[in-house]
Amino acid sequence: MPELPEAETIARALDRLVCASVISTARVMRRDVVHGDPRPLGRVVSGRRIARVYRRAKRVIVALDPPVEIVFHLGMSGRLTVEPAAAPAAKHTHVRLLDDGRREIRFCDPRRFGGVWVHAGGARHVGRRLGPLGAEPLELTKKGFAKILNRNRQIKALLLDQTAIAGLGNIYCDESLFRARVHPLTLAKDLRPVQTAALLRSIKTVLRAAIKHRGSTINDYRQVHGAAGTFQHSHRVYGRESAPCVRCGLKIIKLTTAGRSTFVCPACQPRVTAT
DNA sequence: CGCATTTCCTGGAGGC
DNA sequence: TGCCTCCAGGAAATGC
Repeated sequence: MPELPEAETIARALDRLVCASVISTARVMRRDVVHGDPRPLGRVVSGRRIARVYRRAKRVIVALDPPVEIVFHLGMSGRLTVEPAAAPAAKHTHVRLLDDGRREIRFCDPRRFGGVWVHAGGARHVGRRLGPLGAEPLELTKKGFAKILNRNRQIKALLLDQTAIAGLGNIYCDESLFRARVHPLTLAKDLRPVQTAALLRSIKTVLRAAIKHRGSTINDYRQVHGAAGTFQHSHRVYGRESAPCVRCGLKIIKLTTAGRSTFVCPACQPRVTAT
């Protein structure tokens, strides 16, 4: 379940590892995970230098020079790793980019909720055919956040909506809502200004802490060298059904909203209704 | 249109 | 051990 912190961790590590190397060939083992430019991937990327690797929302973007962008969406089980080209590839490895150092950037995604989008022509095309993306949560202002929240929709569903705010997934929504003491089913427009401010602060605090811990590993997520993240040890509500709330000791409950498991402390996160 | 719900996919867990 | 069902979730598709 790579969300913003996991994508950021991978992008930073990839940038350090492969920046300035030149892609010699690409191999696509499953064609249906590659989208965008219809030409064979090898033909599009061969001979181009990796200019930088960065993140937008939950996506990891490899920018080449001359300009081509390879956008990786990790979905839920996607991994991006750097391995010696001679090392055996894991099952479900769909795309392999060989560089001039005989290393491979490998995209592996058993559940195939992720994918690769190839855009010749550079950054201005990123996002096209990927759907419109909302604001980066770490760059949001209080005012901008309040504007996004002025809707008649459950706050958690809104936070998960990538066209509203781009980068939060199930884990960091629950963690942020808990820290801000906001019930996930509260209608966004019913949040009081102090709650809106607290929620934005919580979102930023949680995301920054998770990046510092190299992401949360529940099942599939791994860093580029294969190691797990460590932020899962700092989760306060996510995955803690029936365990005592770290703040009040009452049992954490699990409910379902927006088709997602949602963990909440019924005492610390009271529901708010319009006055 | 806006919002809620279903669907896609595989591996791991748990029941028996 | 083996077979079955269920569950995880990002985001597109579908329903209302």
